[in-house]
Amino acid sequence: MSDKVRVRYAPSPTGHLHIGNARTAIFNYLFARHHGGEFIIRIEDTDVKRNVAGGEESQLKYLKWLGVDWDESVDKVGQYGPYRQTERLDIYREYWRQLIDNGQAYRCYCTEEELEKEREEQSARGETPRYSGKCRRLSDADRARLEAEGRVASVRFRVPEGKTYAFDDMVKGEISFKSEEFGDFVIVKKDGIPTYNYAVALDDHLMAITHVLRGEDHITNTPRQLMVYEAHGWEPPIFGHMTLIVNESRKKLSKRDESIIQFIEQYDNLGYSSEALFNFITLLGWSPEGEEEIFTRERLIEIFDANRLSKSPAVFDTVKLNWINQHYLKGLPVEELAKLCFPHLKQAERLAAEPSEKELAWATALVTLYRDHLRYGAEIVPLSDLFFREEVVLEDDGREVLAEESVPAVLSAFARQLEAAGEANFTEENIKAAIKAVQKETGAKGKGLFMPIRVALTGQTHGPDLNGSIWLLGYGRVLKRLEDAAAGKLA
RNA sequence: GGCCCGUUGGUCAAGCGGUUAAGACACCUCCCUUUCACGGAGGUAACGGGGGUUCGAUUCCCCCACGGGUCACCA
Repeated sequence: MSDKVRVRYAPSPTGHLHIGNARTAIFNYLFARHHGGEFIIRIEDTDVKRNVAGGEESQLKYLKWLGVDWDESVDKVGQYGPYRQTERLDIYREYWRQLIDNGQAYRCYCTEEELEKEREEQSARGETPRYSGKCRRLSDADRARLEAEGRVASVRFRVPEGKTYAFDDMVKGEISFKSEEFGDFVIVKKDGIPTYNYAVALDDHLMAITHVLRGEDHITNTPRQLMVYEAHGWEPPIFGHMTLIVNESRKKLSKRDESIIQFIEQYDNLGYSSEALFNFITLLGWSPEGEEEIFTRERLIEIFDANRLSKSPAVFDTVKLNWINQHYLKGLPVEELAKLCFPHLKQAERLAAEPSEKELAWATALVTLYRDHLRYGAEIVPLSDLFFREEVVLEDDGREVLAEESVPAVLSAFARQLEAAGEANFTEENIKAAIKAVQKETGAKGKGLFMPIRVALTGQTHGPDLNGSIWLLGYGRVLKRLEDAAAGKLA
């Protein structure tokens, strides 16, 4: 490839970073980095009404969170700026005026109501709704009259007749459309701002974009953009249309769909690892060559191959995401894992907002105890529930365990051992030793030894490491529960 | 409805004319473990249908079915 690869991610600042957009951004990023090219972020804010305050910042913030960086954008101005489309209106104007001057575009005075009516009539007749071309041949006099009526013009592109627009899609292969399928489309709205299809083509050319990697929902936009390139005498970039991410019903992820968590911010808030999410997103509609699935960002840059982009849509599988995330969490130093968990403990009021050293140590031990169980940070709260309940909730199989004849002896022996050691010596080491001593004293061992203790203290027959759990429960609580259980007071 | 795209186990997917049709997640079994989890070893499970082309089709072509996308002065 002689030209340097330049690709872009072009979000509209209409909301937070969505999982589908994040994937588009990530694949463009990987493609650029793999080829030693440049990655640009351009803000497509031409729909002024839909722009959301803070949308742009949020998009960039979470892209950064994911570990994506870029070479040019609103915050990193290069030689192709500005990078916000509404700041490029003067640039666009020159081009669309050219198109009007040479007859490749024309002013249209139709009102929204008129167009709506036209579309309805076409649909009623079973036709594909398409602009009729009513304003194609307006004379100067017609225009003067219409404008005198107070009508404001939009600008429409004059779609050539009898042409085929074909392109070799990077993922789908040859795709072609006949120009008859398209009505003259608006390139400049009444508010003077170009539409997406025009601005995008102009900017991709002006910013020297070599490859346009985007979602499959843009396939039918491509011929329109090809027409724009042609009208201006430009060489189009190479297009690649990635499959959509779909929900369990195999529908395109709609932003209102609540069956799946869709915004990157939410994953951050739930205590997901950004590396894990990056890794997971990468596996959505793309697959590496070997059998590995866990990759660092650097490794992905190395192995990313756009030829391996999938042709069929990918269902977003939360279960697999959780598996990957759990895998990453296991590899994290405890302090890092704690950072993902603590906010949730605090929110649940199980950890002070400004914890003391002792509280911090306790909470860290809690996180350590659940290290291998956690799929994401927020899970620490439901998982560790038993440490925050005053009363032991006895489960049915636990009841059976406590019904054993030898149980009271074991429990009271354990309590005596702990008391003999004293609260000051209440450490995991000594707890372990105490249990050993109980074994000697009562002759109970294995399940017969550990199960009664576990059930008496937690109410459950399963749970995290016992010694750690006992320590976390704390001296006082442990003794109280042992007494209650030994006395058969557990309901 | 027109146009475009797609269809390998429950899910993600490898495959690119000849394979016992990978692998991962999930599920099940066993091992490990004082329990659960982790880890380890196994197991169940797939080429939408019909025609061609070919000595031979999951793979190439056509038709059908199904699914999706798109038909805005939204991007």
